[in-house]
Amino acid sequence: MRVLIVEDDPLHRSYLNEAVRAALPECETVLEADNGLSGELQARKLRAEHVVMDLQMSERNGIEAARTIWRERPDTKILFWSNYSDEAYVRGVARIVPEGATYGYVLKSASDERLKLALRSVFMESQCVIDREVRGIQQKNLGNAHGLSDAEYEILVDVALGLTDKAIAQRKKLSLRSVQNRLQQLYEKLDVYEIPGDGPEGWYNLRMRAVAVALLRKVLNASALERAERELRNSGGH
Amino acid sequence: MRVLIVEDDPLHRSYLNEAVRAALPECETVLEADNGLSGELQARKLRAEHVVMDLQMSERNGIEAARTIWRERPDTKILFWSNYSDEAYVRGVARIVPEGATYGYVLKSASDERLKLALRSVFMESQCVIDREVRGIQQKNLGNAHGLSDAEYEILVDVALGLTDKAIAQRKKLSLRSVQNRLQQLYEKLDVYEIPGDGPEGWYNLRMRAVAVALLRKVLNASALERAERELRNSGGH
DNA sequence: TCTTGTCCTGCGGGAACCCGCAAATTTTGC
DNA sequence: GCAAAATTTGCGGGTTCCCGCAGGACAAGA
Repeated sequence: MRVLIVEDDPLHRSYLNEAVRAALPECETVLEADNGLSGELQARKLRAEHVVMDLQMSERNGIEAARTIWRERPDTKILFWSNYSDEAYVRGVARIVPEGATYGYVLKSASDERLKLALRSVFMESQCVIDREVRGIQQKNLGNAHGLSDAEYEILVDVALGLTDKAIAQRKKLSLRSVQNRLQQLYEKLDVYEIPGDGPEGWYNLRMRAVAVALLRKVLNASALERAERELRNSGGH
Repeated sequence: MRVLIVEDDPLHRSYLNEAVRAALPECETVLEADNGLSGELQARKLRAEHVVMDLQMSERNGIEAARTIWRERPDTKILFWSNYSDEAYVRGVARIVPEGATYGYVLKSASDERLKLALRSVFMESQCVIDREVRGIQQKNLGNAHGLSDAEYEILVDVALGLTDKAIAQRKKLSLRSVQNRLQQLYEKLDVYEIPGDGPEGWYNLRMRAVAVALLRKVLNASALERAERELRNSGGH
């Protein structure tokens, strides 16, 4: 059994290394990569079936690396180990998990015990282990009281990239008006109309405000934007 | 001599602790705080004159903590120790450094040697030590080829918060047209007109696109937005 | 003093945005 | 198969944004 660790922070990497050795005595080799890109390459070259992956790395972030790894070997077991439980990350991971794949998501703030337990559960028992906090965020979005639907989230991303309504309509193959409808739903769900402080109604540019609120609530974050921007450029702009 | 470490990651905190003890044998006590708020409190209570400060912490980030510490004791020596050299951070730090204060800015990716050297230089020699990479970003903004002026940056932040042109005009005590002028400068400097891919001119909502580009280039980041949002709410919205 | 440069300001218009209303269409549940 | 519910689409208008043009205010320099 071999485990690949993908993590850019040296301290965290060596901590992980130790944790893996302690939790999985049956593990022969522990490999390391210090960014997403080299993580992909190593996983491919060494046929690693067990990966511990940090999110947010330079070069290529954990979500993208995981996606290509899973594309090549959907049965790879991946344990995500992240500082934050931003909705954007949670959503990003959920989007790329293949049918029936086993994975885990634990926060760096978790205790040693939790980490080791997760390592054993995911790698040995093929059991998914999602941190309680992360799980909470997942739930909130399905029980769509305030959470955004996928459709709404996609529109949000397009808006955040700076596309016009017309451009979005074309990308999404919708009429102009439909895009605007979805935008209005978005505005409601993000409480864009709630005005901090006083002043007349017209203090906010709604489309911009929606994105600001999404960023403040971590529904969106920089790495989600980067991903979307890259996709946009690849798809040639239309 | 006492040193206060403000850092939320336990691994990094203990690493720092060791580094401080190694670099500064004359140091009697090393204190620790695990978020910005308790950092402020400890600094006040213990009259720490030497602080190592992480940026981006929950509760209160390093820049805000440093500001209140410096407000109370402008001669405090602060060494910022950060993962990133986002322009937003660099600018945020520069904005709060008091006249003649001594501080440092080193990246977490720096070697042990660099860190220890910086510790000695800042705390013992009262000499400012700014990481080469960070310095580069500072320069770029003064030699205003592409860098944003402070005026432009402020407008950018207001736009990113979602304020309308009119609201910004009122906040900044300018005419509507002046705000729009500044916006146009912003659009130029951020290359908002450069279109990835093909398509007619009108693919982008310029105001939104400008913010997107700023985020992608790290001219803005989430914590800068949070700060601005808090200021906005405190100032009652006008 | 007279340029020259930079910044602020007002005017005007074309484009984009925001959204109420109502009809057409698709999806859902039974 | 049908009715209810949700989604999509078009129309029309009020508002905001984007920006070219041009006239003023103020400072620096010949």
